[in-house]
Amino acid sequence: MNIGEIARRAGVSRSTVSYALSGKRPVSATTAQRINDVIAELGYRPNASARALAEGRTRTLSLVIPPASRRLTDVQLSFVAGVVEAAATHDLDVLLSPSGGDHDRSFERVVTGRRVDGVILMEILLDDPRVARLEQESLPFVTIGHVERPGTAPWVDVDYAELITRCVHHLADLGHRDVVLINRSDELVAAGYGPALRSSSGFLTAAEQRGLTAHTVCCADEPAAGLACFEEIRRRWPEVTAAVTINEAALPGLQRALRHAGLDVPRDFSITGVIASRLAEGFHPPLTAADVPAGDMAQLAVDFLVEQIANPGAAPRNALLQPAIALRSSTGARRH
Amino acid sequence: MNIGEIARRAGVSRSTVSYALSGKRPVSATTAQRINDVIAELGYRPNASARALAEGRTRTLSLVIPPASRRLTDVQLSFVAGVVEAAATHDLDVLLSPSGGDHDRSFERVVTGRRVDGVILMEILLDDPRVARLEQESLPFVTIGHVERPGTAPWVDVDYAELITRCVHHLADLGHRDVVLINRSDELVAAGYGPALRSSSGFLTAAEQRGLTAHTVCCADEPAAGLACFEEIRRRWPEVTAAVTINEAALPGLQRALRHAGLDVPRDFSITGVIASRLAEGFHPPLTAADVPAGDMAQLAVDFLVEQIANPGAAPRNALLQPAIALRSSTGARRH
DNA sequence: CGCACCACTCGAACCGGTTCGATGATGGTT
DNA sequence: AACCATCATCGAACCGGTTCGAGTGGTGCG
Repeated sequence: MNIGEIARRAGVSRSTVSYALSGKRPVSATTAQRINDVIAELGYRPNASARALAEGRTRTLSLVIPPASRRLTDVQLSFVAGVVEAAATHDLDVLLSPSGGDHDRSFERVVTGRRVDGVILMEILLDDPRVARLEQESLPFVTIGHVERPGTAPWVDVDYAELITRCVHHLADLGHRDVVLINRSDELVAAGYGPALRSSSGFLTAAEQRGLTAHTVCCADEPAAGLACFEEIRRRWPEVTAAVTINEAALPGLQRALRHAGLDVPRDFSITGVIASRLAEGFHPPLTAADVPAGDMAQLAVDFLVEQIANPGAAPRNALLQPAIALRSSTGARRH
Repeated sequence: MNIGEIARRAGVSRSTVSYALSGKRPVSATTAQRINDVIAELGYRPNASARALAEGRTRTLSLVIPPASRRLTDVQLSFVAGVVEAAATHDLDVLLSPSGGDHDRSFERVVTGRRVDGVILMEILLDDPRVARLEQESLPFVTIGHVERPGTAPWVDVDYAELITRCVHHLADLGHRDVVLINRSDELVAAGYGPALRSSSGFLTAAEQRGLTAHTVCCADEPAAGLACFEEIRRRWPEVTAAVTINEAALPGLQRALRHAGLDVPRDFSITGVIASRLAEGFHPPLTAADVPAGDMAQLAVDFLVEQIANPGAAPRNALLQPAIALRSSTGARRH
């Protein structure tokens, strides 16, 4: 069922059908009625490829995700869900493209074949090669997370440095003197993953400012690593009474390690950090933590991108979110 | 950079460039070289929409997921990841389309606009309206899960009835006499969600066969519900000594409830079921369970679909997987 | 009555590829 | 030298939409 067939049956030209559907030029009420009848009868819907070719836009966004093999964290998942949802409000479809590892074929295909109108990058590195690639291709894009020197593209991020700083002050206020940061994995830090680096520097700066003794450890994104990591902390720095973390995947292991060590939270040990609210509430006891507002961020990212696509000349917008720390039950005064 | 520009600079016709790229007709070595040079210099890649229009296929699959608002379970996520991965091996892109609730605009857009070559449906109901819709549109599709009366489409599924039956036998062999099935949510059962219904009937049949007293409960897909659900079980049927479950999302709550009740697994209580291996291993102690081989299923689903697209006349293939129960440490003999 | 204007419709060109039939050059046979 | 097969290439048509400029007929107004 193509537009020519509709036109023939309605006894009009193809262009008239097109105008009747788009409303870009007036069409008499009677012909419009006739066309609509035929369309309703035959169940016509314009061919997306043909329309994309003619209009020069695909009404599709690409969401670039980390390679599927590495399991996505809770926050990442919320981004994906949020982006799909937000795109739907603009009547846009979402193409899922893994990147990194040997999956860059998908990324290249999407970028270079004009397959999408814009790209959403997540898991951004401080100096990310994909950003350069997209700029070179002059394809609109937005990043969730921001590069070291943001340039032409809009971005949305959580202010990790600030939030971690607040966590440290919170712990200092409760009397803690020896604290540790449980960061994301070694590899991510080495690769220049922004949140990990910004958290680390924010943590150390704030601790120094409050005169605390501070340690940082990297921890792979899985429960087993969280367990091992906490045992190492107990061994190396037994005086530590509170931890700050941005590593969601390690939480179950951390919880097991605490129980194993016979430590009660928050009586014997305090925990806080930046964590998806879903996980923070699932912890036992519920975590006092800054929730990453993934849904809001996704919506903002899509909005910024749509804006940039509509008006490529405009100055790129950005947002650095500072969600409040939700006081739950995982932090308490240091015991003497 | 379009094919005409390449042709002009290489001093050949557009068709020659096309043949040089596709290899569908011979091109002399010298002109091929010239064309390749020009392409390398200008970085040309064919426009995906134009190609799709001309070829009549989009090299894209649609993956229909439950509405993004409902959080995806671990198994569902593994499907998504697996499908993306499997599609990449065929050089296909994946369009993510939420369906259900008020998100059916996306589904309709994709189905009816010839936006994709095929569709992968997950979270299939026993009598699913989307299946009828796709059959009517004669768009190739595959289902993960199978409808009551599979017809024209290939499918892949786990044999829930059989696996649950094996779980019951396993528990009966260990001496348990009173068992309970912790199913998925009320709503899913009411909607006619296959795995929930097949698990339930398999469970009851097997229990009767072995002379066990069997109860079943529905439980929403979240930790809090798991906790409440287990407390209800203890209250209503304190004699129950073992549970079978297919509800992954409830596991953390279940675990908390067990600890809260002072029950040791497997000494005081046994747990088994059908669970993603990732979660089964993350449980404490690791769960004896049938792992849903989500990656394999996704790969099979994509392969079947690709086959069906290439050869629409062929009989649809299908696979009913029966992964072995992995013996871990969550089941033990009933104590007297 | 004639003219300008408006509302509506049509045909043709275009988007950027693929594919088919035709054509010209080349070389080998008889 | 005439002929035919083969190979490489070209031009044109097509996929199914959108968009632009150019009619066409009817109306209001001077």
